[in-house]
Amino acid sequence: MQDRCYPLTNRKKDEKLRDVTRRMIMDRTARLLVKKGYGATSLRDIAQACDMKAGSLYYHFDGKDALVEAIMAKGVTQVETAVRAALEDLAAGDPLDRIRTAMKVHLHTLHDRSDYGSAHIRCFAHVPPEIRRRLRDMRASYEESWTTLLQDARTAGAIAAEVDLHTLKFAVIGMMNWTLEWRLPSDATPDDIADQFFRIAFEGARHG
Amino acid sequence: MQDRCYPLTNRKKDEKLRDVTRRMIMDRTARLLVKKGYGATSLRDIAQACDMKAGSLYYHFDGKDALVEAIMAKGVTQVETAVRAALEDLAAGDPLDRIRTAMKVHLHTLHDRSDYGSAHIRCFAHVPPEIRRRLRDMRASYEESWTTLLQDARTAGAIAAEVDLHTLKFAVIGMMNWTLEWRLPSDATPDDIADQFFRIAFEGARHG
DNA sequence: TTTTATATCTAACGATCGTTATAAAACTAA
DNA sequence: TTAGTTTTATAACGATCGTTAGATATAAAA
Repeated sequence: MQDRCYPLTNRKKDEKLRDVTRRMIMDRTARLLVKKGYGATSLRDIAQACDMKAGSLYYHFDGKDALVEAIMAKGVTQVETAVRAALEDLAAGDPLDRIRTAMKVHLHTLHDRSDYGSAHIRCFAHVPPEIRRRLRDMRASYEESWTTLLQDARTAGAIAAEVDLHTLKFAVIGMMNWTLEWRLPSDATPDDIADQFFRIAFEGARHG
Repeated sequence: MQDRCYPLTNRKKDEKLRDVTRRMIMDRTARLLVKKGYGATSLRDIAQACDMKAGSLYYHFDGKDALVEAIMAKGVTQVETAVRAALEDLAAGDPLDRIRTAMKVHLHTLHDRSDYGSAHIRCFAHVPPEIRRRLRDMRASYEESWTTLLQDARTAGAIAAEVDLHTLKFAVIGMMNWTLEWRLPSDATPDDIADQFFRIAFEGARHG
């Protein structure tokens, strides 16, 4: 048997060894997906990164597509869960504060939590159609949180009438997700970037 | 010999038949790259879309990577050329007007001109490293146009002091490029979206 | 028409792909 | 230890990949 230091070190209590290995495979596959993309990431690449052989992966997953879908689905739920949890703590807060918080959590989860979110964004367009369809539904569910956020802000009179909420939603999500294409300045935290993005999108780059 | 209606219909004067075929191959390959990604687009897929056989493509291109790089490079130059040309016509104009125009041209070229820009954006992260490095240099050259645009606006006092220009640049480019992930509402033109994006990023969603 | 240049096809090469059936190893519990 | 369960390795399958060399067909020039 091979190296098992990974499963044993960061193991949560009551977590079966089987699940730990599953997560290890997903972690390392996600990194490969971010780096090389869906089509160019082979099961043999994945197996090597996991100190295993390709055939052994089938004990944990039904195949490449099932593995990839599990990772990409987790990418959405991670972000969605984190954002919803943060918003519950601000249930009665100022609508714009809630938006700023959501931006911080979204960016933080994307950059510092794992590679699942990045893998999702990077590979979404090129994954098999059936998988893409299911993932699209998950995305839509998450984006509804943003629709609600922005509608609340409008109701509170915090968003100008001429601004289309649908466009604003995609602008905000777009600028955040595009940060994956950056070489992030080493001194800039996701929090700093979120503050700047909020400043730009809601106060406007123009006003002093 | 197969169908030649494509080359003969939209043929520019003084353009060699050889170049017309090259462009036809690039056009159809770009569409495949957008749809399936770099790794999953095979030379046999490409050949079929061109009514050819895979081996025949080597008469026009040195191989898959050379073909893909030509397409992705053209994706940058198309946008860069269009934006620079539009800005020359506004050489002495208001800095914010110049920015709004650049946004319109960028979005229009991306959505209505061809699939080259989309192919670039979709495949950039997953293309072989040497190609990616060269493309990154071309990107950097184009992004300098935006740095200049924003600096001019700041010099004119049109951008608040607390807004970091580097972050603003990526926010604007990010929200524009992310529109490729949209299902564009059939009634919204790139011009409309650019106006909304400008409104959001520079006036702020908040102000009436 | 004959000759030359241009463009495509054919057929195969070795490599690698996702996947599978089966054997072997490692762990657990008695 | 032994017996049973869980996990991984082995080795191969057919399919497809990018690529190449050489034959074939089309177009242009003589």
